[in-house]
Formats: sequence, structure tokens, C-alpha cells
Amino acid sequence: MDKNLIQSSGRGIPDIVVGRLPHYLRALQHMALEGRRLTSSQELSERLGISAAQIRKDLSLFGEFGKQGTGYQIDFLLDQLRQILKVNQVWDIALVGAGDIGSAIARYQGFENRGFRVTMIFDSNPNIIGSQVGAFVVQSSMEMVACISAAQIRIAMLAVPAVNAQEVADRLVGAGIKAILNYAPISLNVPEDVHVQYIDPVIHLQRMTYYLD
Amino acid sequence: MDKNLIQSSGRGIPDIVVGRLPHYLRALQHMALEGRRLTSSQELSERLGISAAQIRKDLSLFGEFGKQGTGYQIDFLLDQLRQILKVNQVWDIALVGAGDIGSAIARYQGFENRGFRVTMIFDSNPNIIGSQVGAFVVQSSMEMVACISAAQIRIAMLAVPAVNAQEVADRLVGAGIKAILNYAPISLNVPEDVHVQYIDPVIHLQRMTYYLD
DNA sequence: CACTACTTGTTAATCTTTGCACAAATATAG
DNA sequence: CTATATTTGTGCAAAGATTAACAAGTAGTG
Repeated sequence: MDKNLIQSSGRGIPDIVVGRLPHYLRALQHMALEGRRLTSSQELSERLGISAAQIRKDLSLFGEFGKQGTGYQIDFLLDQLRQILKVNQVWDIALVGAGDIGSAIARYQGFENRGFRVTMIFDSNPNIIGSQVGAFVVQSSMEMVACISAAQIRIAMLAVPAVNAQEVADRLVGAGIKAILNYAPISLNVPEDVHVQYIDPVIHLQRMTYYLD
Repeated sequence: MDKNLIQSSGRGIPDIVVGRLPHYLRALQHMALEGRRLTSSQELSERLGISAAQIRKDLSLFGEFGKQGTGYQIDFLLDQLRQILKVNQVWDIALVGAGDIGSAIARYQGFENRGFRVTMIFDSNPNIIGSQVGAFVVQSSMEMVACISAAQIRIAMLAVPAVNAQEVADRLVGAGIKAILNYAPISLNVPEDVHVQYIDPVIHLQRMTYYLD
């Protein structure tokens, strides 16, 4: 579950608001691709299923980005959101685990234009180390800490079996990692200044079966 | 983003509570594997980063599952939660998209013991149709609606390119699907009685970069 | 048994989040 | 220019979620 610590970098922006910003960004990026120039809180509301008032209020926490009677200039708002979320740069990511999930992530082409780039892949399996996955050669996880430290990488994706996840996470933290996207179906224990987000499809599925007959 | 509709099947349980139940279930399943017999709201709290009071309150919405002075019998609570989430059965799932992500999902071994089983895979690419992925042969997406209807499948996972996601979702709804786990980075429009959950790693990553320097 | 140490379920208070409603600003049409 | 349509940003009220606190029940110890 999300920690809702108030972080120093933001001026006390609620975590729940920060969580919605990437959705706004994604929708705006789609609109830009469609060649649109202007949008409104109303239109975003319909696309995202979030009320227009909430979208306006969320954005107003960071500045006045719209114009009455007109709405929001898509290019401009995109730019602002990218700045706020710090994805007006490309973050290097270390990927740990080159099994089925890790390999799929390594080959995924959707990171680049949204602020991220996988730059190294590690695994502990000797049969996998040295093999090509996507554009990279899988490195031994024994080199992991040294590589990440040297490259000063801050973000890691964790795609190892659940039993190894905590141990790997500990070493990632030791290597200077400050944000972990964890695909292993287990809660991680990390220091307060390290952020963790979880992806576990079963959690989402179980959340839906509750509502099925 | 989650719709927070109150559903008829639950007695007005807040959606946010339903969203935490699968986390409780997962933690308890781990404890059971470790051979533990008893736990407490305190221990769950430490494992999950959710306050003990909240865990007790969430559970109390469904019944009195604990015992003062002792805590919760893990087996019993597991059973209750599985019943509440309706995963005391195994749900068949249709998987659409046999690319990198779809294939990784198809081969994932972690569904079975948590209430789900992929039983069919579809793709529209003629080069992929007919090939073996995991334990299944990829079927043409032209057969999709017929197959899903015939098997009365209610849950689908969507792992197709973003541009095709809405069109495929529409056909899934037509086939009787009531819950979609969408891996495509786009918001879907579906009827009120169809549930959608989203998995987009970039959304999670951007949520974390906000807090990085 | 008496006493201590736990732990639940629940109430009341606090804190957070959402939605409403509207003034102010802009655009459009006649 | 005037009247009508939009649409933002925001103050306030309402709704919702979380936390703290505690009575009541259980277990363990001597």
C-alpha cells in the first residue's frame, strides 16, 4: 500500500494528487498525438473518469495553467506536468530479473517517450547471464551493486521470484537506489527515503472478483 | 483510475477497503506458507505498512474474525477472505495479446494458487496464431467472441497495443466479459457493469520520480 | 485465584478528500 | 457593442477515511 508521507520536494502536495498527475499526463500525450491543441477539465474528466472539479483543483495546486473560456493548451500543460513529475528528462533504470517478466519489460518499447530507459539487466541464473535480452546482455547480479553505484542509477525494477525479492531489495538500497517498482508479489521493507510501488496482477483481479457474482 | 461505485453485491463496503483485502490475503498466504498459525492486526500492520486499527476496522465490516488476547487464526481468516473476494474458486481467464507481455503472463505460474487460471489466448497476428505459448496454442482473435461466450468466461486480461485496446475491449464486453485487467497504457470506456483495472508501469514510475531530486 | 500482558471490535474525534457553486475572465455570435 | 456560451480557479460545505482510545474478553504466570 502507498505510504502517504509528505515529501520535502513537494510543498505538501497530497500523495493521492501526485498519483493522479501521471494519468493526466498520459491522457494529454494521447491528445497531442491526435493532433489536438486545446482541451478542458471537462474533456479530461470524460476520458479519465475523474471529476472536472477535481482535475482543476489538482492542477491549481501547482499553478494557473488554464485560461477561462478556453481551457488548457495541451503542449503547455504537458510541459508543466513533465516538469512537476520530473520526466522532462530520461531516467535510467536498472532491471533485476531476466525471466519471463523481466525479459518482457526489457523489450517493452513504451518507456522511452515517457521519461524512462532501461540501461542494465541483472540475473543470478548462470544459464541466463551473458545472454542477449532486448538490446542488452544480462549481467551477473554479483556485479549489480557495483554497476548501479558507478552509474548512479536511482530507479530499479524488480522482477525476481518472491523469495528473493527482499534480499535483492536490500542490496539495491545499498547501491543507492531510491525508487523500486516491484513485480514480486510480496511487500518490501525499505528505509523511509526509498519509494516502492507494486505491480501484482492478482491483487487487481481479486479486487474485481469481489464485485462479480 | 478506479471507479468507486458502490456495488450491489457488497453491502456498501467502500471500494478503498475492498482494495486492501487482497493485500491481507496475500500476507496471510505467506504466513501460512511459513507454517504460522496465528497472527494479529499488529503483525499484519508491520508487514503491510497499514495501521493495525485500520486492518481491524476493515475486517470488522465483514464479521468478527479474531479473538481478544489471541489475534486471528490464519487458516480461518484466509478462508473468510477467500470467500469475501470469491477466490475460494478458480476463475478462468481469457488472455488477449500474445506479444512479449501476453506471453509472460501466459507462462506465469503464480495465478493458480490465488484463484485464477488462464485458459485461452488470442492474437490477431497471423504469424503468432497457432504457435505454442506456455501450455496453450494461440487462437485467432476472430474466434475470440465465440470462444469466450461459449466458455462463459467473465474475466479477461488485455495485453494488446494501445491503439487496439478500446476496440478489443468493446468486443470483450460483447462476449460477456465483466472484468478486464488492462495492460495497455490507455483508459478504457466500458459499460457501468464492467470492471476495469489498469497496469501501467510508467504510471507508477512517474509517481515516484515526483519525489526524487 | 489474582494479576499482568495482549488483542479485539467499536465509538468518537480528527483529518482528508471530494463536490458544489459562483465570480471573473474569455470567446463567440448577432 | 451586447448578449450568450464557455471555462477556469477557489471558498466552503459535505462526505469519506483514518486514527486514537478504551471497554471487554482471553491467555499466561505464579
